[in-house]
Formats: sequence, structure tokens, C-alpha cells
Amino acid sequence: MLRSRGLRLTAQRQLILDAVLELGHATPEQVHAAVREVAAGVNITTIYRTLELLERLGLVTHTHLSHGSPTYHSVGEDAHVHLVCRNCGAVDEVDPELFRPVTDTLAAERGFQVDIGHVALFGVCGRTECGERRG
Amino acid sequence: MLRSRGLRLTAQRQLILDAVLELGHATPEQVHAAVREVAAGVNITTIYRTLELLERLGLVTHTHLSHGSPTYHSVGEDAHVHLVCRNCGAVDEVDPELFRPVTDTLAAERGFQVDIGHVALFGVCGRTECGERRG
DNA sequence: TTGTCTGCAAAGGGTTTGCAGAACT
DNA sequence: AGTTCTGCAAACCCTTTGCAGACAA
Repeated sequence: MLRSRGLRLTAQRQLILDAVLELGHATPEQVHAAVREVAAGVNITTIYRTLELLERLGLVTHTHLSHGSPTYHSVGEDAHVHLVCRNCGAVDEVDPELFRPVTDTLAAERGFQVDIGHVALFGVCGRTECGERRG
Repeated sequence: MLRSRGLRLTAQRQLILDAVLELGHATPEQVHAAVREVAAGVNITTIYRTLELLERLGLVTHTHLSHGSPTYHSVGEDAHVHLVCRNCGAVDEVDPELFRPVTDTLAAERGFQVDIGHVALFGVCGRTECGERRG
């Protein structure tokens, strides 16, 4: 896959892709930590460069969950919408089909094509510690 | 409002709130630029501190649109969902009512209360320059 | 052997913090 | 007058860039 584009298959690239596959949602720093457990010498710079490369190749995507760093996940997995609890930070996933009516409406009425894999909804999750009463 | 909480009403705070009201969606830097047109000496630090304060007071909120800086907007305005074109960067707004079925479902099935004012949907807008054919 | 890839170090953008002086109440 | 707020400068985090050596092909 890399080779077919004249790119090189290195140990680092394999480890980084494996880490993204394994971690599910991971920031560059989390990927770095995971890779380092196997290969201590890998530099954070390489993480950034490789994530960008893998994204260009369509193997991973990133989403912005809350503040700070983006999180990467593999494209092979089922697309999903993220639910981010702004209280405890937990990230849950939802089937994008739930949004079908909404995205269809936006496409029809505005010509806006929603990239459902990038969607993150903020709010408060159902845990007792986080739950709030709302009007 | 500020005074009632023992806080002080300063020229800077008024200018910053005015700028947020006027700009609609604005990054801290954009707020800074707007404020500077009226009061050149105001420091970016004050922008950050004041936006945080106004948010604690419930007067403004912020959303993360795409990469980079968050954008702030006033709470008094109608809540709205953001549509961000990842091609041209345009930000459009949608009536949150459109999402009612979805948010109701998430609340009922998962106990997740979506904060609809924070929602940003990424995708491709309807402009000819940005429009894409999709499967 | 050749060209890409990596590590290192340093620069860059955006945001936060410490402190002394300025300003609201 | 007493405290809060501001500006300045420096620190901070995350990310990007330049370069020389390392390595896949």
C-alpha cells in the first residue's frame, strides 16, 4: 500500500498505525506513548509526520474532541459519531445512522454534505457523577 | 451583573463583550483585533481572561470549529448549530430544532444530554467551488 | 547507491501565569 | 484605601520546520 505509492514501509510507520488501530481514539501524544512501549527511540515528530501521512492515504482520520489535541482513529473501523462528556471527558460512540434524517435534510436544503466521521457532540453523559437535572 | 457578584465593570470588559456580540463567531485573536480598533492598548492576555470570565458568568460560550483557536459567541443570541466547510472554512448556522429527534433519542437511550450550542458539523458546503460529488 | 525517513534541536503559534502598577468601588 | 484588573514579559504546551545521518528499496 505504501510501496505502491513509492513510499517506504518503515518500522515506525507500522508501529504508529498499529497503535492507532489498537487505541481507538488517541491523541498524538497517546500514540507516542504506546509506540514507545515497543520502540523507545521513536520521536514525537515522527508521530506527527506519520499521522499526517496516514491521513493523506486515507487510513486514519482525526476529530477534534474538546480542547487540546486532536484524536486519531482508523478509517477501517465503522464510522461513528463521538459523544464527549464535558464533565468527565468520557468519549462514547453512536451509530451515524441516527443522524441520517438530519444529514439528509442539510444536504437537500443547503447542499451541505456532513462528514459524519468528524462529528463530536458535547454534553453531559449519563453517569451518576456527571448527570445533571435540566429544565 | 458583574457588580452583583462583586466583580468590576471595566472598559476592557465592556469592549470585549461588545466585540463578541458584534462579531458573532470570533476567535480570541479576532476579538482582540476588534477591541484594538477602539482601545489600542488592550492586551491579548486580557482578552483570554475576560472571555473565560464571561463564559463562567454564562454570557458567552465557545465552540471548537476546525483546527486552531476556539470561537466565542454570545449566549443571548439564539442557540445554533455550526456547519463548518472544511474546504473554504465558511461557517453557517442551523436551527437546533432540526436535531431535536437525535438529542431526544440520545437522552432517552443513553442519558446523554447534548449541549446543542457546542455542536459543530464538518463537511463540504454547497458553494460551487467547494461542492463535491459523493457516492 | 539513491532518495526517502528519522531524530534532534530549535522555532513557531496559541494560551497561561507571576508580578507590579493602574483602576474600579 | 482596599482589592480587583490590567499590561508586560516570560513560561508553557502542542505542533512544525531545517538539517544531517540512517535506512528501505
